[in-house]
Amino acid sequence: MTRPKRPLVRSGTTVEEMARALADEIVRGTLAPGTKLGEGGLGERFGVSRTPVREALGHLSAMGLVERPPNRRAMVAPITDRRLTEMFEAMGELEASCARLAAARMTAGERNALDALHQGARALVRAGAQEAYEAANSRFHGLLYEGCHSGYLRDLVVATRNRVSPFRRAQFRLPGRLEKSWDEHDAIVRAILRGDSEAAAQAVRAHLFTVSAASAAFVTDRHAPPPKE
Amino acid sequence: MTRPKRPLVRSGTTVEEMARALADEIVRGTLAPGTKLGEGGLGERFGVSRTPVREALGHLSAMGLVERPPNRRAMVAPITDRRLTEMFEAMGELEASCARLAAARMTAGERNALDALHQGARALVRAGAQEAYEAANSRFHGLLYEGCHSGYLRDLVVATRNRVSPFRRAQFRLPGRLEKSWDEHDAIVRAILRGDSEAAAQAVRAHLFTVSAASAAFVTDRHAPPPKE
DNA sequence: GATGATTTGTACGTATGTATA
DNA sequence: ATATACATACGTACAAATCAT
Repeated sequence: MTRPKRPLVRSGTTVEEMARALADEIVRGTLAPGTKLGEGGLGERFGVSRTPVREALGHLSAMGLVERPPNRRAMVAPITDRRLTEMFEAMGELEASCARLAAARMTAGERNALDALHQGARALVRAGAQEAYEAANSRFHGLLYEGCHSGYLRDLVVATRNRVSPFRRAQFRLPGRLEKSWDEHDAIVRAILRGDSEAAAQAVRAHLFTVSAASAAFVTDRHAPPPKE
Repeated sequence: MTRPKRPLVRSGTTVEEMARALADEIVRGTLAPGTKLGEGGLGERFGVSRTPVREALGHLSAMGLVERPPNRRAMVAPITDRRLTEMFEAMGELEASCARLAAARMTAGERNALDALHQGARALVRAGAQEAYEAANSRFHGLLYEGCHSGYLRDLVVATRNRVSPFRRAQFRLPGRLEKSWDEHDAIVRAILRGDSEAAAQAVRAHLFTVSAASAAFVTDRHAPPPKE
C-alpha cells in the first residue's frame, strides 16, 4: 500500500500507469462493482494530485469500467443482470466471428500452435489442475483472437472479455466444468483445423453459451446495485 | 418528486458537451484525420481553460477517435488502410450478429416498422433522392441494431459505425448504388420477416461487403499518415 | 428544511519535455 | 549541435454542488 515516490523508470505517463493498475484491479475483481472511487483517496493512494487521477478516471469511464455521475463520486461500473447477459451474448458473437475468420486465415504455424496448446491442456484436465487450465484457457482464446488477423476485432473482443471477466472467474469450480470445457474446445479446434468456418463459429457460440450459463450460476446475488462502498 | 435544480438544457457537464461536439465533427468528417488539436486552441475555441479540454481529449482518445502521443499535440486519429478494412469487416460481423438475433427476436411491431421503412425507401430510389435515401438507410440500420434487443451489441456496432462513417459518406454517389443498396436491403428484410437467422446474417454480410468496397473506391488517397496541418 | 463538511468542476501556474530555427 | 519557443504534465486554489446531520 505504500507507494512513496514515483519510480523513475516509467513505462508511460502516470495517468496510463494508474489507469492500467485500476483497470487490472477491476478486471481481477479486487475492486467490486459499485465500489466508490473518490478522487482524493485515489490521489493519496498513488501519491499524485487529483488532476492525473481525474484523467485516469476519464479513460476508465470511456472504457466502461467505471461510471462517473456528474458531481458525484465515481464508482466501479455496476452491471445489471440484463447487461451482463447481453455482454456474454456479445462475447459469443464476437468470438464466433473471430473463429469464422480464423478458420479461413490462420497460418499453418498458428494452427499448429493452437492444436499443441489444446492437446497439452488435456493433461491439465486429467490432473484437475484448475489454475493451470484457466491460464491455458486464456491463451487458447487469445490465439483465436489473434488468428482472425484483425486487430480491430481483437480489440473489441478483448475489451468485452475484460468487462465480463470478474464474473467468469469462478466458473471452473463447477464440478465437471474442466472436462466439458476441453470437449468444447476440441470441437472448435477440429473445425478450424479443417477450415470449416461455419462449424467453427457455431462451436464457439455453443462453448460461450455454456460458459455464460456456468458463470451465471455464480452471479445469483446481484439485483439492484446497492452502493456497497 | 423530480426537481432538477439545474436547467436540463445544459445536457451534462462542459466536458461532455465538448467531447460530443468534437466527436461529431470527427465523425462528420469536418475534422479530417491527422488534424492536430492543440489544447490551448481548443480551450480558446470553447471558451474554457485547458483542464476540461484535457479531460474531453481523454474521452475521445479512449473512444479511439483521437490519438494522444505523450508530450505532443493530440490529433484526430489517422487510420491506416489496413485498420479501415478491419473496421469495415468488423462492422459486417457485428451487423450480421444483430441481424441473426433480430430475425429471432424482433416483435411483430418492429418487423412491420422495418418493412414499412424499407418499402417506403423504394420511392426514394426511383426519385434518385440521394440525401433522403441516405437518411432512410441510417434509420434502416438503426432498426436492425435495436431489433437485436441487446444494448451492448448495439453500443459496439454504433461505436464502430461512427468510426468508419467519415469514409462511407460518399458511397451513394456511385452510379447505381442506390438501387443495389435497396436490393441488398430487400434480401435482409425478407430473411428477417421469415425468421431465418442464418440467411439474415449472411445477407447483411454480403451487403456490408459491397458497402465496404464502394467506400474504398473513395479512399484511394490515403497511405502513410503525413501530418496534414 | 437549513447548515456545515466533503467532493467535484474549473482555472491557472510552474516544471519538464519536444520540436524547431 | 545549441538555443529558443511552445505544448504538455502535474500541482494548487477556489467556487459550486452534494451529502450528512
